[in-house]
Amino acid sequence: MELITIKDIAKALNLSTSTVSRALRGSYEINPDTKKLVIEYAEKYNYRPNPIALSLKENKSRSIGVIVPEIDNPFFSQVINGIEAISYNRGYHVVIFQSHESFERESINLKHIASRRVDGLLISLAGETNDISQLKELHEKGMPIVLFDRVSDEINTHKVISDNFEGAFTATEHLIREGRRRIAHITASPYLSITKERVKGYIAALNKYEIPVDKAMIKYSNYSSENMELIIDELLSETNPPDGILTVSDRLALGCLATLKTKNITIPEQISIVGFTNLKAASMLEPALTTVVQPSLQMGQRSAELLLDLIERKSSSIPTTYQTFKLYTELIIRDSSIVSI
Amino acid sequence: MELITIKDIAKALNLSTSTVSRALRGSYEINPDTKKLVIEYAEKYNYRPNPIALSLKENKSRSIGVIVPEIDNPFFSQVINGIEAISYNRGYHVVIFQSHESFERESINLKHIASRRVDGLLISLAGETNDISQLKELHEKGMPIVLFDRVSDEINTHKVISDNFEGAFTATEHLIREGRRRIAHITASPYLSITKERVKGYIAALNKYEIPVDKAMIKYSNYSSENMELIIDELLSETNPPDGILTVSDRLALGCLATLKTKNITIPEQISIVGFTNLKAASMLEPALTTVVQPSLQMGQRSAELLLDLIERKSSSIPTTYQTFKLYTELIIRDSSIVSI
DNA sequence: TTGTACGCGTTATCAA
DNA sequence: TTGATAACGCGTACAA
Repeated sequence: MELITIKDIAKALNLSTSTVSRALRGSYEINPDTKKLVIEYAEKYNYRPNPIALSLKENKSRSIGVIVPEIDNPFFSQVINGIEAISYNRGYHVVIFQSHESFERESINLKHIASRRVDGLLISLAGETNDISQLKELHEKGMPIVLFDRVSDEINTHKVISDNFEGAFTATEHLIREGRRRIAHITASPYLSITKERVKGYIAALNKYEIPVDKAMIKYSNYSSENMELIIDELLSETNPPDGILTVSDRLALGCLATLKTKNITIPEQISIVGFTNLKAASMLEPALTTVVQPSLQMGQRSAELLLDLIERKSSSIPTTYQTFKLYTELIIRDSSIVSI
Repeated sequence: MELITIKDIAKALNLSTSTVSRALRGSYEINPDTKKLVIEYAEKYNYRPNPIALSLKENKSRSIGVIVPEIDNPFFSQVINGIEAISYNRGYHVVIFQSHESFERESINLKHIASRRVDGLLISLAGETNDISQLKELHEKGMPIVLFDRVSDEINTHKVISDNFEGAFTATEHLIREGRRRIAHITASPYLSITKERVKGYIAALNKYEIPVDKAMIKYSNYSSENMELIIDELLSETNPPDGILTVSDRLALGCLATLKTKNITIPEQISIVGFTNLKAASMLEPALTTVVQPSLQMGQRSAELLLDLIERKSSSIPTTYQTFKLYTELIIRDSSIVSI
């Protein structure tokens, strides 16, 4: 990559580097002829300013870091899609990090990011993460941060989430209106904000219809099929087994469906399922899977916009009031033969 | 992000920046006491070397660029997962770009990358791309490049692909052994290497069983459902409609299944389908979908390893022989009640 | 209108 | 053992 520098141009044209710089930068005080000369030479030899030199000079990289639990997860890859779209339009690069749901790995990623190189950070917390002091510290040191989806009350910055309470409430209510009375809830790590909100929504719906809440019906699962099998076995061996299940995330919903199929449980006759998911294709294939679709693309777009605003506002030091933006989920009922709300 | 610099340490400790640098870097000629002093101060104030300054100095960024058609595509997000895993372990950052299957967008991304800031490039070509002169130019200027999945004969560098010929051959053969004789092939952009190889494999399988090849049975599709509907209509309105379909990619396979369902075509009774896919969860749900699973994670890992080797070898200027690495696909037959091979 | 000098943070070279 | 200086590429304040 032997690229030409401003110095090369200056030497070739017998000018000073500053004159070349001015000519390229379109500054005012410059002889039109000189300017033309420089620009033509630059074009001819395909001059590109070295972004790293600029970064060093301006102390900003025009790139943002994104930490997600897993890239290879339809929800997050859609979010990243949205982030990339906005960032691209505003001239920023996107640097990807994965926490793999691990607190330690997230912590290492934060350390990398702390040594700057990115102008801001978008993060969705790992399932293991129970302590966000490192993130707070980074924020207090001045790093613009926006949290999305899996957020924390303990940090005061912009947050973009979907309405998990409402989503879980509506989904549970849908099951109840279908006639289900014994509804299980299989969800993710109990540390996560999304989990807490969804459990609240689930319980609120049960309360509304005066259905007793049974803790044994609430299961926290990781994404392994062994764990799902264990959970399903536990649920089915209850004296009073469930007739409906509310799952969250593509993996849990699909894993649950697949496990039930291997056990020859018919859906929705024996058990009805609602899942939070973004795998529209998959839900097309499985008519029994009513889904709560999350606004993943918008979440990425909104988060990126907010972060870039923060980054660019920072220089003009306008004080910012942090807000939490809640995006709406959408309940899509696949099997209209059963019920509709 | 007011981080401490080497200069700050020097000032605070009444030393020169070079001494501090040496102490931190663990160089030899240094007084143990001074060294200890510096290191302790650095730790206390959480000193981190500025990676951008290092990049400028060493003229390398320790980051690699990745251009994919769409992040939000299970195949590519899995590839990126593999890339990220390897890069992380070897101390490189991953910067993501999307071409959205557009030649123009790919071209703009290449321009960004050409102005260095990344030490190497991993790319899977856009569906529209028919001219890779820009990529070749970049490569000739010294940028280490590895192509994966959607490659081109016109450029001489490492390539990592899956065995698309074999995959399509085996899949087609599977349909033939199931008793299908009129097999359609719905595939992606005709420009793509993967498309060409798959069509070859499909034709080779038909030839082996002396089944005539009918061009009307080969359809090039984009990912829109309108286009899929059109194609299915065309196929079904043939005097001799297909009794089997070979699709490629998750979207085409799922789109095809969904469209057939809306037309009340039963699967596999009326039409049997084989799809290249990575949506294992989705294929779990649809027993009729026999799939050719592509080694996406390995593809990402292998590509990243090769690229990083190229980057690090470059400095020692060992001549490199470029190779094409072919990874094996795996045929997974979901509906064992029909046939097995 | 153009050139000189400096600084961004770091390391390597050379002198002390 | 340590310090001063140059260099990476760029932009800009200041001098000419």
